[in-house]
Amino acid sequence: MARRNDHTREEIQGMAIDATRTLIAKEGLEGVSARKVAQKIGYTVGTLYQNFENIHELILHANAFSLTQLLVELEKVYQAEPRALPRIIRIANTYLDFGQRHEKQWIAIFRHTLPRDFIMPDWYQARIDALFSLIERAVRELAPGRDKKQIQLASRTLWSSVHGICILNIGNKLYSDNIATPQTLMQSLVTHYLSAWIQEGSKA
Amino acid sequence: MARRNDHTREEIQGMAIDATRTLIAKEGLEGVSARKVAQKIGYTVGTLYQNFENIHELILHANAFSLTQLLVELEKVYQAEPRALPRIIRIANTYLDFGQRHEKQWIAIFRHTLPRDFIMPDWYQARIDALFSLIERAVRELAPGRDKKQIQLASRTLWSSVHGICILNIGNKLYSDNIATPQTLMQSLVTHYLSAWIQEGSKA
DNA sequence: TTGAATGGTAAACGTTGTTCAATTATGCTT
DNA sequence: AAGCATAATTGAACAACGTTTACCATTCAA
Repeated sequence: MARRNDHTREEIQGMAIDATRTLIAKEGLEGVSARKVAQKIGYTVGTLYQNFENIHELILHANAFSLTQLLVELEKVYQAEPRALPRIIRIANTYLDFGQRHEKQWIAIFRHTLPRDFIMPDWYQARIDALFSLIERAVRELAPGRDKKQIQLASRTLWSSVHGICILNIGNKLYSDNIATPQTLMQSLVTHYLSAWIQEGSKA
Repeated sequence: MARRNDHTREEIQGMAIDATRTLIAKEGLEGVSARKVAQKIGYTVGTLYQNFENIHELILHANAFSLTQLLVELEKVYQAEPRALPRIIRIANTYLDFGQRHEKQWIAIFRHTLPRDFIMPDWYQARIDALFSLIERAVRELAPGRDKKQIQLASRTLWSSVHGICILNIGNKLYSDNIATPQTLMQSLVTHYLSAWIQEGSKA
């Protein structure tokens, strides 16, 4: 079944995703183009388009890789810290830190917009869900008494906020007057929000 | 000085910005192109490029318009509500609501990325600053005793978080299981964060 | 009524995503 | 071994993009 360079369909796809990843890491999302990827793996655009529906699917695969990396890091932190509150704080900081360490990849994940008719693949949505469910787990063990709805509300609120800090941190250095580092903001957010949320729960 | 259609330089610029705004409102940021804008105002691309450095400057002007609209709304809410805490809550909700009512424009503001060498114009940065300073004002009057650094930290933390909820609200309907509406998240964030923050201040 | 300056155009360049007819290489069958 | 069917691969083409520039035309100053 193999041809020319003895590359399986799967191998070509893997090579293309790798090439896309390095392109993103070096030049950012804007640096990715079908022709560049094709040239990097020693094929032409035509071949690329027999292995991927379009350029968005390719980028989505590269982004899914980054998301998996992030998930692995967060899961590790989760395992390493048994105490519920420090755990969430560390997870939030790791999230922020990941965005800083892999800035280009991070931006690629959240700035990449797919066309209106593009249906997000299951395997991609699964990563997003895994992320949110990790947070939900962490929040649940922080306040085991709360019912599912409350846990969901708190974890989504918290994580949207954490995400907001990460977003505004990147690119725009809104915090250029050095005192208010993103880490400080993160600390302020998580401790204040959660302390009030826990306190509210102990009243009931 | 006027030519062909008796349009001043300023008039052409205004027309182009208007055309860009309606394009964004109708088709989103991706629907904007130099040729489309030019055609809409009855000129050619060449003329457009004599009035704007590049397409980014044009989009920036359109986005600045939206930002001003937003600012006006927020300022109105600020004036209408004298009580410090309800004021912040209403401002946050208005922020969220604006994003929902003008989704395309909102996305255009925050998804538009300018090239690496592009220096953000002062008149644009001024809008961003005005936004943050409005929040800072509101937070300051919530806790007049705090020093400037603490106010800055809290207002930036709060607003990054508010922004995060708005961001995750748009496009991706992460909250499709209806119970956790963005309004609920917003309420949860602002009340919990601020109550803990105020409490912390009253201790000192 | 000239000459200079400016407004405006149209065509061109290089890039993008995407498609597709033509070609080439392979595996299977005879 | 020869030929055929099938699949992989190519390269050219298309439309649209941002941007530049040589050129034309209109106006103002002299």
